[in-house]
Amino acid sequence: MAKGDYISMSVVRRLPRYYRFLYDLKENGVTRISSRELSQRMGLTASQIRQDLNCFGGFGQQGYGYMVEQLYDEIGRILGMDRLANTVLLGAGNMGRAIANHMDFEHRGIRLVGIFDGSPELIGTTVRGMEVLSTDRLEEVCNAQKAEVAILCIPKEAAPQLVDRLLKLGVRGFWNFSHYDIPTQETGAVVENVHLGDSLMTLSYQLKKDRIME
Amino acid sequence: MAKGDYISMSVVRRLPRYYRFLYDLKENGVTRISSRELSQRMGLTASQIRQDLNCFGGFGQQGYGYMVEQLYDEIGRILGMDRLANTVLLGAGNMGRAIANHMDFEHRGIRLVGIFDGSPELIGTTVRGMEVLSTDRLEEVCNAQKAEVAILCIPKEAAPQLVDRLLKLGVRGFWNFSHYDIPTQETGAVVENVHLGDSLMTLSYQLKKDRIME
DNA sequence: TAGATTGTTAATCGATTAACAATC
DNA sequence: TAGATTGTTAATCGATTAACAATC
Repeated sequence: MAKGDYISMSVVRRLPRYYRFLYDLKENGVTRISSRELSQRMGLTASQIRQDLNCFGGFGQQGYGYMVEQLYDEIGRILGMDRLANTVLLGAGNMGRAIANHMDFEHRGIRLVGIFDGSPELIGTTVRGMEVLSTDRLEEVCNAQKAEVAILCIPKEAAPQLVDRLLKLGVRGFWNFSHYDIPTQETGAVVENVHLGDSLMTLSYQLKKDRIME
Repeated sequence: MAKGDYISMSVVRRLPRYYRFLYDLKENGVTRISSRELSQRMGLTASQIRQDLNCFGGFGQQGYGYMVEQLYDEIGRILGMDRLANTVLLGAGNMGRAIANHMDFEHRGIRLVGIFDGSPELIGTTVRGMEVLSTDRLEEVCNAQKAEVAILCIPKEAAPQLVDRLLKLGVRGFWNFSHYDIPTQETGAVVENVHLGDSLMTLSYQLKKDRIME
């Protein structure tokens, strides 16, 4: 890293996308790219790319462009991909199991150390090679593994009590698929909400608008 | 609706959240709410709420506030919840099955009319009470059902060819869990991307920052 | 050197917040 | 009527785009 350290959330949310594009370029043997060419591939302005990349210390080369691999590594570091946060997954229903099986956690800075559920039918089953444990054992496992992050794939009603327990156990990051609003101000928790229903409604709005306008 | 019809995307993305809060208020028997009280519950400024709600014709009452149910209904209409878009789901792997089972489609403007997969092990299995069909039958079903929307829970590599077929079939909306960038400019398609990996990396960034700064 | 492309400053655009007159 | 709260305009803030001098 380097530079005047504050990076706005608008920029941060674009970083994973840069990271993906740079990965593909790297895979295709491209070693060097200009902001102009990247902008065309990504559908952004070259100006925005230069502005963004400059937040963490310009290491493009004037007259030349950016080194793909170097840039990829740097963005990975900025996003924290150079370490793994021990993480528990709460809820082994449809969504919890899908997330457990589907995500490439190790390349997203996450190490899964426990999967929990409250329902007797699910406890003892195996998901992604791990035994689903009773939520009764949350304290035991979080303490033993020093869990930092929790993924919440649980119903809204179950959330307040579990979040409270997790916060007491020192969990500071939440990847939240539930519709419960996790308090951040008082707790210092870092929360990333995934509201799939909201996303779908936004699509519906755009469809409707599209139908009316054109 | 009413008013000077253009609503910015920043506002639109807040509407589903208003919708959820208003639903809860309604459920709790609250009939009337002021922008100030709603702002406190939602963690926004009252000014922003008034500004947002005003985009589609002020029907609060000065000195009184907003009628919860009326506002709920209106936002629902704006989001297009008063109709259902016939929708096909492509990919019956972990994520596809979880989405099929987990989402409350009917309350998000979506009617699921077909689930497809390419792999012989999944074809013929039952998901959410529907038979998983071979993607060979995509044309047949989309035509018969006049599908408008497709949900993509497929690998990146499979996407270009399938998206192309869907566009030819008149599908205009895409809820995209794949990492394929669906072309919008040329096709007029409406796309809502869900990049779960990006979301997780953003969480990782915030955790890291949190660790450094405080 | 000449050409290309960055880093960075300035200009523009859009979104949020503040303020207050209108009015229920 | 007096008090409350909206609708709406103006002020501020932040993000994006444009421009260009620095430099590889």
